[in-house]
Amino acid sequence: MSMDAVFKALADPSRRQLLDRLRDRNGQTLNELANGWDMTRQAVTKHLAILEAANLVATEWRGREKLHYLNPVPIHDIADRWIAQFRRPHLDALADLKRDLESENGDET
Amino acid sequence: MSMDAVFKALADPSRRQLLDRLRDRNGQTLNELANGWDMTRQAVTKHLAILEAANLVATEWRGREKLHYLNPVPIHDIADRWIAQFRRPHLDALADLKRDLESENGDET
DNA sequence: GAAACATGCAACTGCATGGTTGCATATTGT
DNA sequence: ACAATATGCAACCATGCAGTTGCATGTTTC
Repeated sequence: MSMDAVFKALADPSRRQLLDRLRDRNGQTLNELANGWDMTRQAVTKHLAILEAANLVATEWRGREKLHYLNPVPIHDIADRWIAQFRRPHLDALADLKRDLESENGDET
Repeated sequence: MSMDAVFKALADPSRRQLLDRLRDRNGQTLNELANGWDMTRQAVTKHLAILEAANLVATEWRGREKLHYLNPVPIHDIADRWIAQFRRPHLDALADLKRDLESENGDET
């Protein structure tokens, strides 16, 4: 499961907003999700396809309607595998290194 | 501080790898960071500029060398403010809704 | 069966962006 | 002072991608 696809999918604000909408109410149809935008239904379809390819959204057909469900797993995967790594180098480290540099340079030149 | 800039910055695999390198060893120069790629130094400069604009990297000049420091704060911001929201609709919710649908449709059509 | 409804598919457009090349600038070292 | 080193800046190119328009397909309803 490509983590790159998830990052790229999350890079677009419209797509993040789509996920927000699904978080508010899960299982919405295309038409429901396409309402209240300044973009066409087809554009929303494309965004949803990208979210689906990234496994962030699952779909289910009910008759002629396509229902969309939020899948938070990839987001948690990112949080767990990727973000956790950046917890190690503590904020202090940045301050420390900057302080080291300043004393190395000498402020009073 | 635009969260969109952070998402967009993280969307590129090269930039994520740059952050990884800085996580391994903080305070590297441009030349150090530009080594071992199949892209030019100038390309790396551009990536670093984007990371810096997103506040993911802080820079410090030491003479003619530019040192780069990882700033994990925006990543934690994303984790805290954005990802936490997607913890509410539990994984069960997806399964539940799918089950509801199936019983609604009737499997035997 | 025909009209209305929900969605899909394909071609095209414009703009953002990743990457390159070439040259300029500033700092270090001899 | 001069050569080498480290980086910046600008122009340019190619590709990706968000968005549109137009039409096709499948499903419900009367």
